[in-house]
Amino acid sequence: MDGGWSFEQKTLISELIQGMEFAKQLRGHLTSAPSTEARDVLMQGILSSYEKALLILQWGGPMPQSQPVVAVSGIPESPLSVNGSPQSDEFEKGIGDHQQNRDISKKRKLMPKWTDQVRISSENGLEGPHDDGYSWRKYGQKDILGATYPRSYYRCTYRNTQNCWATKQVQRSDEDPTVFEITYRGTHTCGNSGPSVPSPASSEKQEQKQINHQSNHHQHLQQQQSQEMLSKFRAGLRVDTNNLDNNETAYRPFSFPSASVGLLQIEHCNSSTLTNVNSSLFGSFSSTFFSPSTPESCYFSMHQANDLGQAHNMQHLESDHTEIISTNTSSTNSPIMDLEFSLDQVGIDPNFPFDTSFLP
DNA sequence: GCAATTTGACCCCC
DNA sequence: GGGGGTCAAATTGC
Repeated sequence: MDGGWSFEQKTLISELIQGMEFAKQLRGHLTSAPSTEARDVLMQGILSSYEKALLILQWGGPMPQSQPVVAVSGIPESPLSVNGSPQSDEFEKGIGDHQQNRDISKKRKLMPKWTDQVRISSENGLEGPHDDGYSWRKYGQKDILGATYPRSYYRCTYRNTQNCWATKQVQRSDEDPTVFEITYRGTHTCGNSGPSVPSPASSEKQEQKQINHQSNHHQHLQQQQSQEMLSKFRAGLRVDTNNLDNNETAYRPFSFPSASVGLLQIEHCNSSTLTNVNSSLFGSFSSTFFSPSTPESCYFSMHQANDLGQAHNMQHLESDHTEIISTNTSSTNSPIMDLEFSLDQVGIDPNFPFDTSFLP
C-alpha cells in the first residue's frame, strides 16, 4: 500500500515535493515580477518544506526501542520519556520534590536552544511579530540588566495537559526595536498545533501589545524611533536587512535571492544527534528558515555556538520538532539511513540544488 | 466562570 | 550576592 515507505519517508517526500512546487511557482513569479507578498508566501512555503524535510532527516534517528532517547534529541522533556516508556510518571509525580526540581532544572539546561530574530513587517505592523503557530502562555516577565526592554517568558499552553516543556523567551532588540529576539528552548511535544496551523489566539500578539505599551514607559525616544520605522514600514518600505549581517555573529547569508528579512541564530545545541547532520546538508540547502506562520518576509542565517565547539549545523523549528518527535514516537525505525530513494521517483527536479552528498 | 496575564517573590546558578 | 528563570497568587478579560 505504501510501497514500503515509512511514515517519515513519506512525510519527507511530501515536504520536498511541496518545497519544489513552491520553488517552481516562485521561479515563475520571479520572471513575471508579481507582488513581493506572493514571493514571500512562496518562499515561506519553500523554506518550511525544506525545514521539515531536513528535520526529518535530522531527527529521524533511531527510535527509543533501539537506542536511548538521549541520542534522539537530548531533550529530556521529550514525551518519549527517558526510558522510552509512554508515560512520564516520575516526571509528573515528582513535581514539587526538590530533587526532582533540580533534575528538571538540569534537564532544562540540556534543552536545545536557538534564537529566532523576527522583524516586524509592513504587513503585520505591530499586530504580531511572530506567530509561530503554537499556543504559548506567558508565565513571566523580567527586566534584564542592560536591556531596554523586558524579557517575556512563555511556555507551551499544553505543558500540564500534555507534558510539553517547550518554552520561549521574547525580547525586543535594543538596537532595533522592530526586531524581536525569540529564544526557543526545548521542543514541542504536545503536537496540538504547528506552524502550518496558525493559532488564532496567539499570546504573542498580546505580548506585542504589552511590549509596545511598555516601550511607552521605557524609552520615549526609542519608541519614536521605532514608530518612525514602523511608519516607514507602513508606507510600504522594507528595512534593508543588510545590516543584519553585521550582527556580532557571523551569519551566513541566505542564498535565495529574493529573500529579505529575518534571522535565526542557533545558540546552543546539546543534542548528540545533531552531530549526525552533515554540514554539507546545510551548505547546499543554505541556512534558511521561515516561520511558516509568519507572513513577514524573513531571512535567516545560522550560527552555531556549540558547547563542544564543534561545527554542528542544525536547523530548528520547534513545530517541526513536534512533528518529528511525534513521528518518531509512532515509528520504529529511522528513515535516515534508508533514504536511497530516487528523487525522480518522487518527481523532484534533478536540476534543483539538492545536495544528497550527506546521504550514506 | 474560566483562561490568560501580571507581577512580586522565590530559587538556582555563576 | 546578583542576575536570570520560574512560580504562583492576584488581577484582568472574554
